[in-house]
Amino acid sequence: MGRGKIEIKRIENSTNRQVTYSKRRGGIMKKAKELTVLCDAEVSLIMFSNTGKFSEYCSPSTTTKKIFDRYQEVSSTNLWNSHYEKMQAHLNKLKEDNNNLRREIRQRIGEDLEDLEIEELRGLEQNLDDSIKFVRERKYHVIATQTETYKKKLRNLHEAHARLVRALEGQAENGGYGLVDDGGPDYESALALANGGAHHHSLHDAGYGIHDLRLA
Amino acid sequence: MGRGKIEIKRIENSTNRQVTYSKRRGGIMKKAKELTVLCDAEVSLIMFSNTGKFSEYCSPSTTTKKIFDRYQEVSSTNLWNSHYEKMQAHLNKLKEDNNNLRREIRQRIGEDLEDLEIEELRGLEQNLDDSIKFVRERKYHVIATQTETYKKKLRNLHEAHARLVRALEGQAENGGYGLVDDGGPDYESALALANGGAHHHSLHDAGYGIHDLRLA
DNA sequence: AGCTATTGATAAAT
DNA sequence: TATTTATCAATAGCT
Repeated sequence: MGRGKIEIKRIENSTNRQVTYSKRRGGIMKKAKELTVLCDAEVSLIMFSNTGKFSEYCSPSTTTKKIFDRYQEVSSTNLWNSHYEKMQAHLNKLKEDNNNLRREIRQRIGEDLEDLEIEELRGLEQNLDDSIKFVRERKYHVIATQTETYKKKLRNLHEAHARLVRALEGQAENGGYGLVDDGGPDYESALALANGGAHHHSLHDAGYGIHDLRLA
Repeated sequence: MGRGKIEIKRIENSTNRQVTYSKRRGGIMKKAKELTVLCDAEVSLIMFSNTGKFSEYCSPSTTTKKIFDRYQEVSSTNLWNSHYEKMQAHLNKLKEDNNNLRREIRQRIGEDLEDLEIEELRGLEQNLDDSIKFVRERKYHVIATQTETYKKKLRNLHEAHARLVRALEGQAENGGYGLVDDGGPDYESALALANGGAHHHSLHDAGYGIHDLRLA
């Protein structure tokens, strides 16, 4: 069916192969549609070209998934099992990871230490010691930064205040009502912060209470 | 393509429909085979006649199952999901838990502190401080226990030694070769242990190097 | 299930 | 890539 008969064997010329694929893909799809309509059949047609291009046809009365379900009923090959197993394996791996992570946290919290050898205990102690140094360092850094910010704010406030006072003194018309400098709220909170206040925050509030460590 | 043109619509005559189905089924299968061979494609063709008769073609280079797998990869409609939505949800929850746990560990190690507020940092520091106390307590307990054990062993050894000496003195036949008490290896190791030796054990050796904290 | 007139599909050329 | 056209292939109606 063409300008010449062709042998049914792989078309070596890649361009030609692509062209033929396109044309015949259209043809077979048309055939599938016709079969569906003429004979009231259900058809699923899935094609991948050798370049990986994907096309499908599925009878409008159904879905590819339904066809798959019906397929496995008929062919008695269970298509889902391998997926199920993969998922199971993945699930189990995650669970194990999870348990290990929880155990590590529990040990870092000082629980579940019974099984540790003396060397492991020393390692853990040393590690916690190192960790706390990092946390302190960070804490001091944050405090220093925030303190700087508050200092700047304070300075600005004082300047604004001074300017205001000078302006009022310059006018001095309305009999001079006194402006009392009570330090301002910013000043107080800056001091509290720098002095390490807010120690009343519980671990739980701060998000470092022990997490729910029940096994998943 | 026949003795007369036909409209593409359901063939009402049941016999005729069956016959046409048979003929066209053969035709479309042939087309599928040819497409496979000519264009080096992968094709899956599944058909159910309106009487429920099942037929399939699948390129010999693959299997229907593989085509299904590829199909869902490409079409991004995960067909298995409907079967395993619960499992998927569980999986995702585990993944999230996992990430949270890893993050908590990283923070307990002193990493990933950038997002923490000052209160959280204080909480973490306090928590680490408490934890390290538990670990130290446990360490001292283990050391104490082991030291006790070694002491007992030593005592037993000394007694055995003394008995042996007395027995030898009692015999005193072979001119008396001296038994030198060098303290014994047990004694030395017990001392080392109680003094907190083995500080050369790296964290990694003790299993408290950071775990693989990449996201699962 | 075969046959064959006819329509349909498509290989090669554009 | 789309169209054209000469040819081959599929098949509708019949037996």
